[in-house]
This record gives sequence, structure tokens and C-alpha cells, in this order.
Amino acid sequence: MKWLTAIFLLAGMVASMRSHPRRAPARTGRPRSAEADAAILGATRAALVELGWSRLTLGDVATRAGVAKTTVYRRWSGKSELVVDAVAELFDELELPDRGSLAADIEGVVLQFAALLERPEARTALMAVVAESTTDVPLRERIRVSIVDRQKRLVLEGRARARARGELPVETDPVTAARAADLIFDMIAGAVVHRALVSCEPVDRHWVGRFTAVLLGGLGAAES
Amino acid sequence: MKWLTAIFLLAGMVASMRSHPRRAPARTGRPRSAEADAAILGATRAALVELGWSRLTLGDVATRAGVAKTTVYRRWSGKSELVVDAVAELFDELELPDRGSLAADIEGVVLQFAALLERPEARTALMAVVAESTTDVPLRERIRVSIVDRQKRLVLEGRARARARGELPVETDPVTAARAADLIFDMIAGAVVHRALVSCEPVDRHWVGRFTAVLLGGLGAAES
Amino acid sequence: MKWLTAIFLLAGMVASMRSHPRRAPARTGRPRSAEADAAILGATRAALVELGWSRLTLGDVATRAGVAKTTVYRRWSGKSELVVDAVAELFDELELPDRGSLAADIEGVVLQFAALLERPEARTALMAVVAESTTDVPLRERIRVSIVDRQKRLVLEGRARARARGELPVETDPVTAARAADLIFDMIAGAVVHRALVSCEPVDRHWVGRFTAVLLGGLGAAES
Amino acid sequence: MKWLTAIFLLAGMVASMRSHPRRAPARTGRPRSAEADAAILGATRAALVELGWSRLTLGDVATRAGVAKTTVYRRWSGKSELVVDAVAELFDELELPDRGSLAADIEGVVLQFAALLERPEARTALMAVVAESTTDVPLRERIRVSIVDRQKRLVLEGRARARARGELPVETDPVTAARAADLIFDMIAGAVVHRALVSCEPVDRHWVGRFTAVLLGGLGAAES
DNA sequence: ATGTAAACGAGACGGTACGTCCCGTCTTATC
DNA sequence: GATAAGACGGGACGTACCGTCTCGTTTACAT
Repeated sequence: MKWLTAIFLLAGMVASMRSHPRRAPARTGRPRSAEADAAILGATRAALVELGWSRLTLGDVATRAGVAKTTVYRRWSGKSELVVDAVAELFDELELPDRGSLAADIEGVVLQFAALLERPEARTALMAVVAESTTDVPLRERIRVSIVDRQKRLVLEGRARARARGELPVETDPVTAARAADLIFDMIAGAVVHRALVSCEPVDRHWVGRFTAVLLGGLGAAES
Repeated sequence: MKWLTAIFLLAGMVASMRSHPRRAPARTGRPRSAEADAAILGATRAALVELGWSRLTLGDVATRAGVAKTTVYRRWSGKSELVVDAVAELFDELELPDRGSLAADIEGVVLQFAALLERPEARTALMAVVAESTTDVPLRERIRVSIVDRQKRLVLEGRARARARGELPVETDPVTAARAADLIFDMIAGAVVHRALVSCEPVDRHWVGRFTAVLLGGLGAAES
Repeated sequence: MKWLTAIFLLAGMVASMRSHPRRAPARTGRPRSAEADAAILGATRAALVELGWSRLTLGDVATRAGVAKTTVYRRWSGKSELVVDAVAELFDELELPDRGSLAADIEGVVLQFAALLERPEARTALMAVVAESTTDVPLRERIRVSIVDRQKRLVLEGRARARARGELPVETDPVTAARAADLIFDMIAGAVVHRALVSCEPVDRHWVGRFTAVLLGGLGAAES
Repeated sequence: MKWLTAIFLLAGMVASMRSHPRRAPARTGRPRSAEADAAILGATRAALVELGWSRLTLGDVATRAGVAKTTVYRRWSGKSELVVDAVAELFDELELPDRGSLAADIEGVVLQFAALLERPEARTALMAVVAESTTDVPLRERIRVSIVDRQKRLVLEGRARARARGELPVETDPVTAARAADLIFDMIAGAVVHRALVSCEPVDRHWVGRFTAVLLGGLGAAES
């Protein structure tokens, strides 16, 4: 059973690396306060809701969290990193219950994305950190791992279910499969984000229905 | 011949209103320098390329433009407004030559958008101003007028041509027609932006081909 | 009677030179508005009362006077010069009625100075322009001509009367006489200004009485 | 022994209150740098000498002191307050050695004042801050405590010595005594300042001799 | 229980940019 | 050529945050 232990250890490392990637396990001295971590992330989301991205300051976050500024900087190297982690926690809640058909699952994914983009902290933060990431490669990677991949997981899950149901053919070439998944993901996520944040129109059931119809029709047509 | 003068005055008002919407035509005093306007917008784009959105400062823009800071603030109320106008000029170049078929026209639109998003000034600026606009309604409107509508124009043009060619049925209900156009626009623009800025993958001919196939297939399926 | 005309001409020249020393008599074009001059000087005094020296700006003065900024700059080279001229007009009102004795005349002079220093425009302006004059020689000269000499005139007049009355001996050596007058003037003006502006105590009849007693006692003792 | 600690704390509070009157002793956080204080005050005097009051800027002072602008503003609320403190240090040097007689002591005081007013930093600053104080009551108080009272101390000291020598009668009524001291102080300080800064004539031994003769004569005459 | 080393709160520090105010000059059209 | 209007290049303002630093204090773990 040693391998199971190893897996959990690995999981622990991965989990701790996620939030504080390169920190050694630090055996002596006062350990960092877990409460402080939570308070800071919560304060960050609260500040995002109240102030929006551009008026949010780390000093203010520290004050809201009842924490010194140094305590924030000890954990995060800047505003972008902190906000990514604060918003990423929202994406942990994403779930895709099996709704019985590919169409229903797609609608479920879209509605989940849309609900997230209704939250003001996500609205104001997501575009901002993506904008920052155009000139900051490490940040781009952090966003991919913490946010984008968590979204994409839903799409992959839905596709796997559709295949199991026989609604989609089993793609044998992994490269082609990945390309197809990327395309679908960009189309779903892109359309929802554009509708919600650029066009600023509601992502309601009518829109979702029309969108899903076009997307599914396209998939069917393209596959045949 | 006084009416001629009036027409020219009116034309001047309209022209000046386009760039600085609410400014009265100011009959007395020294007129604003048109050179300064152009120099500032050019300097803004140059600074965006070099520094990116977050490191761009209005003081630096003024210096680059060989202009005093007050001259910038006299025309634009802040960084977001200035950048929207500076980037909007790029969108004036968008053209949609008739490529003979709906599929070819869609590919043309997508490639045009993608080429724009290759430009570093657009990459770094677009997401940033959209992020700002989530907490700034006037800015949202400015973006819509200056940027989004200029993009959407291409889609509308492409649809009109396809109808003329008989590739698309003539929609009689204007509300349904507008909804359909909005959906297509969000799907096209959203997918391209997501691919280019979030997934950070190239929008090349292969991707465009696959995307267009899915979209057109979906349109055909949805319509039948 | 030609010499009388000459005297009046001379007086006119001197008067015009006083306010705008070096201006040529400008024979062509639109003549300068005399109303503007008066309005500017009045507005300057009003602004001094309301804002004090340091918050007074020439733009504000121009607005108050209903005049363009250029109209102010055409007449005065800067804030100090303008304020000196504005305040100097107050010193034109200084009069020394013959009160019958040297002691009474001194008390009269002191009270006149004190009354002037009660006016807020004089309080705030006088020290300020003197401070400026420590690093600005032409300004120093302007202050001497426009303000200091007008004060000193009273002292000289009082001394002449006292001599006529026989209260003071007739000094034959002009150098000694001038030195004595300077000393008395510095003592009177200095004491009043210091009392009013530095110690910020009222220059009332009691203080004036005690001051005059000491000064006159000193003059009597020094002369014998 | 806790009361001893308390006394030292109190002493510290009093000492710090002298330079920054209302600041609490601030037990936590990084303490303020005493070097910065000294550097700023020194830089202020240097800038006054070079530029004069009106061209002195707090930004320039900070640069000269090798300090950030915020470090200046953290300690002083504005130019006037800073300059008062910077110039006040010059008045700490004032000393009145016993020169054996009232006349000699007065001449000593006058020459000390005059020497101070020879220094360009004092020349340009004193009138300026007094001018500001006409519209700024807290500043007036600061000037009184930091500058005027330090000057007046010399006069009071000289008077005490003269009484001890029997040159002046011992005044029993404290109100009358204070009035007399104030009058003498205004006459001495006022005459010197007026001579030096308004008339712009040298305060040399001849002038001091004549001034002292008049003043002492007046005192003698008034007292008898 | 005691030592030690890191985390912690507080806040001062050197900086950068902000957006505003005023300067003194200039460029218009009008008088 | 004087005037009203107002744009212009420029400089300083006082403020807000940045990210770092230096304090004194607290806290868990290793002796």
C-alpha cells in the first residue's frame, strides 16, 4: 500500500505548491497562520466587489483582513497573483451533474460559467488578470492552472460522458481529440464571456438554448 | 450663402463630437491643436506596445507626444478613455472584402480580428478596458460605440451579403434577426479573443477552418 | 505762468511713471482702458482680503476684474509688482493733520500706521512683498518709492513742524539730519509693524502713549 | 521603580512635543529617523540661501536631503511649518554674554539680531512666514513659540541683569512689568528688522550706538 | 522550561504616478 | 494695437500606493 501513501503525499505537495509553489517545508520558527491566508483571500474578494480591480490595493486588503501588509507580501508577490488565487477559489465550486444528454450538459456548463460571471468579483477580476498576463508569462501560467484548466475540466467531462452515451464518436487520434476539445472550449467560454462582459447582455435560458443549438448542430455537421 | 457656412460649422461640430463627444464647439479662444490629438494617440499606442497597459502612465504619454500633461487631461478624463480612443483607431482599418461565399467571408472576419489581436497594443489594452468597464458605465458605452460596434459592422455586412447571395434566408422579424446577429457576433468575437488571449494559441488557418466549419454547420442545422 | 504748466506736466509724468515706469506713450492702436487698471487693482485688494497673499493668483484677479489674464500681464510683470501697486494706493490716504505738538503728531503717525495695518489686505501683503524683495532688487526699489517713502513723508513732515514750533533744534548738517530721521522712522515704523504683525497685539492708545513717551524721552535725552 | 520609567517617558514626550508638538510617542512600528529630520532642516536652510522663500519647493528640499517627499510631509504639514522649524534652529544660537552694563547688553542684543538677519536664510524666511501667519493662526503660534519667544528671552535676561545691577528699578506689578518688556522688545526687534529688511541699511556700530542712546534715554526719562 | 527562529502588527522609508492648480506665453477672433 | 477667450508647455503641489525595511512582540517547535 505504499503507493497510496505516495499519492497522498504527492497530492499534498501539489496542493501546497498550488498556493505557495516554491516554499520549503520550513521546520523551525513560527508557522504561518492558515487563518491569515483565508482572511486575506476573503478580504480580496470583498474588496473586488466593493472597489473593482483598479481601485483595489494590497494595503486595503491587509487592513480588511486584519493583517499587516508584510503578511500579505510574504505569501503573494503582487496584486495579480493574489487576485488570481482569490478568484480561483470560486472556480472550485464548479460542478457538472450529469443531466442525461450532451445538449443538457452543454447548457449546464454554460449556465455555470454565466453564474460565475454574474459575481462582481469575478467580472472585474477575470479580464483584468488576463490583460496583465499579456505582458507577464508566469502569471499566464498561474491563470491557466488555477482558472482555465478548472473550467476546461467541465468540458472534458461532458465530452467523456457524451462518448460513453454514444452521442459522440470515440476519437482515436489524441492530437485531433485535443484540438477538438480546445476548439469547443474556446467557443463555449469565449461566447459566454463575450456575451456577459463585452456585449453586457444577460446569459439567460433563451440565449443558452439558441447557443447550444448552433454549437451542437455545428458539431454534428462537422463530424459527418 | 450663409447656409453653406452653417453646414460647414455643423460638419465641424460632428467631426469634433466624434472624437470628443460632449465638447461644445468653443467659438472663442485659441482652438485646440489637431496635431496634439494625433501625437497623443500615437504616443499612447507606442507606450502600450512598449510598456503594456498597467505600466502605461499619462505623464509618459504626454512626454512621448511632446505635449504637456494638462493637454492630455484637457482632452481625456483618464487612462481608460484615452486608451479606448487610441485603440479604436486600429479598428477603423477593419475591412471586409467580398470573398465570394459566406464561409470565406467568415474566415475573413475571423482572420481580421485575429490580426488585430496580434498587435501588442490591442492585446494588452482590450481586456484591460473591458475589465475597467465592469465598474464604469460611461466607459462601457464608449467601448461599445468606438470598438464593439465597429467589429459588429463586419458581421452584419457579411450576413447581408450572404442573404443577397441566397446563402441565408431573409429574416423578416427584426427582433429575431438582431438576436441571431448578436449570437453570431458573440460566438465569433468571443472564440477568437478566448483563443488568442486566454488560451494563448495561434489563430491560424487550420483553426479558423475548423471553427468556421462548426459555426456554419450550426447555422445550417439551426435554420432547418 | 509757464512754469506752473511745466510743473503740472511734470507731475503727470511722474504719476504715470509711478504705475507703469517704462512705457512709451503709444500713439497708435486701441488705447489701454483706464477702467481696467482700476478694476484690476481693486480686484487685487479684494482677493488679498479674501485669500491672503499666498493663495492670491493673477488668474483669479483677472476674473474678478472682468478682464482677460493678458490684460493684467500687459500692465504688471508679476504678482509682487501688482500687489505693491494695489496696496500703495492705500498709503495715498495717509495724512498728518497738525495736532499742535510733537508728541501729538507722533501719536497721530503711529495711529495712522496702525490703522493701515488693521486692514487685512495690508497685513498680508506688506510682509510678503518685503520678503520677496530680499531676493529681488527692482521690487525693493518699487516698494521704497511706492510705500516706504510715503510713510516716511509723514515723519519728515512732523519733524519739520516740530522744528517750526521750536520743539526740535534745527539741524544744520544734512547728513546728520537724514541719519536722525532714518533712525526715528525705523523706530516708529518698526515698532508698530512688530507690535501689530509679529507680537499680534493691538496698537491702542495706551500702547501708543507709552511708546511715544519712551521715544520722545529718548530724543530729548539724546539731543542734550 | 516604575515611576522612573514614567518620568523618562514623559521627558521623551515633552522633548518630542517641542519639535512636533502634537504627535503621540508612537510605541509601535519603525521609529522615525532622526538623521532624516536633521538632513531635511539642513537642506531647507541651504535651499533658502540658494533660492529664497518663494522659489523653495518641498520636493527640492527632499531631494537635497536625500529623502522622499513623503518623509518631509510626514513630519511637517507644509512649507511654512518646515521653514519656521528650520530657521528656529538658528535662534537657538542666540546668547547674551554679560557685557557689564545695560547699554552694552542692549547693543549686544541688537547686534545679535542684526547678525542673524545678515544670514540670507533668515532674511528671506522671516518676513515670509510672518506674512503667512496673518492668515494662519496655528502658524502664528508656532512662530511665537519657536522664534519670537527665543528672541524675547534675551531681552528679559538683559532686563533681569540690569535690575540686579540696580540700573533698573524692580517692578512690582507683573502686568506693568510685562507690558514694559513687550514694549521694549517690539521697539528693539522692530527697529532692527525695519532697518535691515525694509530700509535695507546696515545695522552697524554707529547706528546701534545712536539707537541705544535714544532707547536708553527714553527708558530713563519715562521711568522718572 | 527554555531557546530559537520565523511570523506577526505596526508604521517609517525611498519611490513613482497621480490629477490639479497656477504660471506666463501663445493664438484665435473681435473691437 | 488692445481686448476676451482659452489652449499651450511647464513646474510644483499634496496624496495615494508601491514594495521594502526596521522595530518590538508573539508563537510553535526543538531541545
